[in-house]
Amino acid sequence: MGHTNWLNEEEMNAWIAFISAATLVDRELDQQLKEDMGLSHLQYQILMTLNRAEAGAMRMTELAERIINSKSGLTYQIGQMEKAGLVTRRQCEWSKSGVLAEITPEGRATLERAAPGHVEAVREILIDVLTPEERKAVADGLGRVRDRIAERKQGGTCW
Amino acid sequence: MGHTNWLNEEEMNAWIAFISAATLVDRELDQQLKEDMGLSHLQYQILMTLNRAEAGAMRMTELAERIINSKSGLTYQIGQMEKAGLVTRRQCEWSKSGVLAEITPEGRATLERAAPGHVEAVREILIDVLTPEERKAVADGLGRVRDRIAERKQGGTCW
DNA sequence: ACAGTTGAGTTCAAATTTGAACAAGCAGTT
DNA sequence: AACTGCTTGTTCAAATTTGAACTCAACTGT
Repeated sequence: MGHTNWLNEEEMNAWIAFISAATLVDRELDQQLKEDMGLSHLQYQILMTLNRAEAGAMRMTELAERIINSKSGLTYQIGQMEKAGLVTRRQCEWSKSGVLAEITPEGRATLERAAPGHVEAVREILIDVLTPEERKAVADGLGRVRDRIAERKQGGTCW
Repeated sequence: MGHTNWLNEEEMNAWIAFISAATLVDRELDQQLKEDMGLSHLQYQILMTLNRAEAGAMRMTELAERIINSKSGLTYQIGQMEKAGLVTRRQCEWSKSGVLAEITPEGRATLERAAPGHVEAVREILIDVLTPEERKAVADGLGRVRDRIAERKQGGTCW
């Protein structure tokens, strides 16, 4: 091979729209959450994920993968949130090397207070701006994109 | 007002797919660029933007807005890239307080060397994973999302 | 039981990002 | 010219993120 298969205009539009919307949406939500509740978007996602998890607890690594953050980054954030009383660390019962992050009652309360404003912002910024068809395309297409990237990190069909 | 209009499943799918794809894609591209060329995605975008700009130069503020980065963050990055010889700083002719960032020949050369691999990655990770219809939906829908957010920072119909 | 590997979390220093405070320049008024 | 208010870009300290090195625990095969 050799010659690059450049993006045509149609593809370029999709690319540019995606990348800039991604950055802007994230930034916007981060600000909304920080102003309203003093939470970063990352922290909100952590609370959210733990809250849904069974028993409100989850292994560090699994959490890191889910939230998409490096392991050390998660260690740091959980440390911060622990100081703030939103989560606790607890040893994993069946594995002495494992650590469970668990959401505290205060964490749940904070989440409940933050959720309405957050959801409203998500609607205003993204969801309600898309038509139902676009939403479906986003869910399907970007869902596939997500899965493909997640896969390649796994079985790593590295050729 | 009062009761929160929660996301239904269809909306939630779109939201989750969007946010995780956004994070993953960005991370993936960042790594590809860093491995191949020692550039961060941000730096690539800066080079790209300057390269397209007239005379290969642009005001700091405009560049920051375009790339979506805080002003101080841009100052830092341009500093790094200046050290690396990829860009230069030059005073704006008509405004003594203005500064122009300008891409150097070496910057252009770097960009040219980086582009093929980057485009290929963008295809593999995002573009080629989407159907043409999905690409159109992404371009239109997320384009609208981007514009709305950009607008609100402007005229700020803050009610 | 014992080396050899792999996996889970943490630690640490370095790189980056953020936001507030600042120094200057520009424009409009008086 | 002096005064006021905005815009530019930088500086600085604090917060966060990253990646590599490290510590233990768990698993493998002998």
